[in-house]
Amino acid sequence: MATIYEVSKLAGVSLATVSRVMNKNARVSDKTKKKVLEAMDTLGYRPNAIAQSLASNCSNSIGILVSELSGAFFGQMMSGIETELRAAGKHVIITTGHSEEEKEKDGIEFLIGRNCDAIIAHVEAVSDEYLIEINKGKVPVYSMSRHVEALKDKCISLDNEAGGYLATKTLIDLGHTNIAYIAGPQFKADASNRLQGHKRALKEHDIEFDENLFYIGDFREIGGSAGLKHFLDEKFNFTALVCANDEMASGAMKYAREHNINLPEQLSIIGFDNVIFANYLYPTLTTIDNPVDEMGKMAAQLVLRDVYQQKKLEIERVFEPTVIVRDSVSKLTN
Amino acid sequence: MATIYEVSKLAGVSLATVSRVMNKNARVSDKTKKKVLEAMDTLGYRPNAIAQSLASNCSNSIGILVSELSGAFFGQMMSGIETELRAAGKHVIITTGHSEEEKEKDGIEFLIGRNCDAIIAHVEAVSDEYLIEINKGKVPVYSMSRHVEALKDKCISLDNEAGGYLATKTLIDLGHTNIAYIAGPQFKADASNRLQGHKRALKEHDIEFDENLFYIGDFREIGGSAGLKHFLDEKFNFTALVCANDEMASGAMKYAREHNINLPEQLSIIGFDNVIFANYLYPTLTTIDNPVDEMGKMAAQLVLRDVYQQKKLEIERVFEPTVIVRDSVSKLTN
DNA sequence: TTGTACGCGTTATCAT
DNA sequence: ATGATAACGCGTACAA
Repeated sequence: MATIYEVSKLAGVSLATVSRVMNKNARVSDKTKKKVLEAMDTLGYRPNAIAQSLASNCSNSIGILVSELSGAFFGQMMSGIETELRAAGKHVIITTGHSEEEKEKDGIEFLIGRNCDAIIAHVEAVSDEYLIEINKGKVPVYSMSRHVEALKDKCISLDNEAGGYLATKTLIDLGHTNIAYIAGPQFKADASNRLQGHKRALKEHDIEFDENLFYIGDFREIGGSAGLKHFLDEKFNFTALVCANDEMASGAMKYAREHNINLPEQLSIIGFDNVIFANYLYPTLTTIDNPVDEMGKMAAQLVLRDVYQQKKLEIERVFEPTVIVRDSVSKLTN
Repeated sequence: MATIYEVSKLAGVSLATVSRVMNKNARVSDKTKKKVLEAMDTLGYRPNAIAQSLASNCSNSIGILVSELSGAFFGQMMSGIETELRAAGKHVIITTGHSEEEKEKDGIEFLIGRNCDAIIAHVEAVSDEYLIEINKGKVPVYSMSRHVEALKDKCISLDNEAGGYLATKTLIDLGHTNIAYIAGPQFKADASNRLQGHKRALKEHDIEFDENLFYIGDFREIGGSAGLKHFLDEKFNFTALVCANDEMASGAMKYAREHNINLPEQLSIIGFDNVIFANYLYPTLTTIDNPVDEMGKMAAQLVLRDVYQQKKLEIERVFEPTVIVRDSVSKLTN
C-alpha cells in the first residue's frame, strides 16, 4: 500500500502538503493540488484510517450497542443509524448487550476501548446512574428508546407512556372494558412506561386495573402465547388484549387460532411497534407505530452535529406514537 | 487516559516490558510482571487499540457486508457472526450493499479502508470475477451464501440447488403437478440456484416447466403478493406454490386470504429460509430450513482459524437444507 | 503557499 | 529477562 510519503515524493512536495489536500481545510495552490491528486491516482493511494485516527485522535467510528442483532425492531434501528452515518463517511461498530447488565457494560467498554468517537446505545439493564457516570468520560454515550432526564440532550426516545395509553384507549373507545395486558420485562424502561400508559387509560375511564388480567412476557412470540394461555386457562373474562410489542401479539394470535378463537370477533388484539411483519399477520395487526428507523436516523444526526460539528438540523428528541388501524381489533358487540 | 509510558514509569520498567506483559507471548519474570500489573491497575490503564493496530498492522476488526441491516435473514446471520467473533475479542464493522453493484463495491472498499483484517460479505450484485480479484489484495474476503468455485476455501454456503429441489419435490410427493414458482431476482446466485433445483425436480418427474407458472419477485412480501396476483389474474391452473423465500411466501399467503383462498386446501404454499416468523404465520409455513446463524458462526470460525491462527476446528463449508413441515402444505385431493 | 519536525501510543528489532 | 530505539502512517504547530 502506497503511503503519504510515496505520494509526496512522486508529486515533488512535502508530506504536509499531501495531508493538506486530503483534509480540504487548508489552502493549497491549484497547481500543486493537481500534482498531488495525480500522484495519488497513479499510486492508487488510500489513506490509512488507523494512522489518521492515531494522529488526529478521532476514529470516525461510532459504536452501536443493541440488545440483539436479529429482530425487526433492532434491524430497523440499526438501518436508520447506519444509512445516515455512512453517508457522512463514518462507520459503525456494532455489538450486543443481550439485555444483561454485565454484557451491556462490557459492550460499552468494548466500544470505548475501540476509540469510538461516540456510542449510540439501546440499553435496558444498566442503571441510569451508570449511564450518567459513563457520560462523564471522554466518549459521549447516547441513549436510544430510553429517556434519562439528566441526559436528555443525549436521548432519542418514543413517548412510550403515551403509546401505552393510546393502545388501551383505542380499545376502550371501541367499547371494551375487560382488557388483558401482556407486558414486557419490567426492568426495561420502555416496557414499564407502556404499562403506565395502559394504567392511565384505564383510570381515566374508571376501569380498575385487574391483576388477573396482567401477565409479564418476554417481548418475544413465546411470551405472547404463554400470556394468552395463562388468561384462558384461568378462564378470566376479557374481550380485548394489549400486547406490549408486536412479537408477543403475533404469539398470542397464533395461540388464539390454535384454540379456535375468532379474531377479532371474539378477541381484539393490539400490538406495539409496527414492525414490518405486522401487516402480514392474520388478521393484520392493529398496532402503535414506533418509528425506530426515523429515531435511528435522528440519533445519527445528533452525533453528527454534536461530535463532528456537522449540519445544524433541528433535532427531534421525543417522538410521538400513533395508532395504525388494521384488522385485529373490532368493536365490542353484545 | 494513561499510556503505556506512564505505566512503565510507575512500574520502573521499560516500555517494552509493559508491552510484553500485555501480549502474553514473551517471557517476563513473575516479579516484574506483578509490578506492571499493579501499575496498570492503579492507573486504570487501557491499551489504545488504534495505536496497537498501527504498530502491529492488525486491527482485530472484521468487516461484515450485508444487503440490509433489517430482515430476519440478515439478523440471524449477523448474530451468528458477531457472537462468535466477540467471544474471541474481535469486533465487527458492519455496512450494507443494498444488492447494488456500486454500493457493494463501495462497502467492501470502505471496509478495506478501515483496515479490517478480513471481510465477511453477503454480496449479490458484484461478479465472481470481482470477488476473485479483490481477494488477490491484502485482506481476504469471505463469501456468505454464495459459492464461487475458485474461492471455495472462502465460501460458506447453503446448497441452494438442493433446497430448491427439496421444496418442489415435497409438493410433488403430495400429488401436486401444477406448481407455480415465485423466484427471487435472478442476478442473485441463491435465487438462481433455487430455481435450478425446482426445475430439476420437475424434470425428474416428467413435469414440464411452465413459463406461465413462473414469476420473478423481489424477495420481499410485496413480491409474493404480486406474484400470486399475477397467477390468479391470468387464471392459470395450479394447486401449489413455491416461494423462493419466506417473506414472499408471507406476502402470497396474505394475498390468498384477502381473496378467500383456503390455505392449504385450495393452495399449498412452501417457503424457503425458515426465518423466525415462519412459525407464526397462518397457517404456519412449511419451508426449507436455512441455518444462517450456524453459517454465520462457521464463517467466523473460518476467519478465526485462517486469519488469526486460532483453533483448528473442522470447518463445514456447504450446508445441506432440510424441510420443515408445518401447515401450509397439504396433499392434493381430487 | 509550502516545508520541517515532532507527536500520537504501540509493537518489534535489536542489543545487553 | 530486560532496555533502547526505530518503525507504523499521518496531522499539525511552527517556521520559512
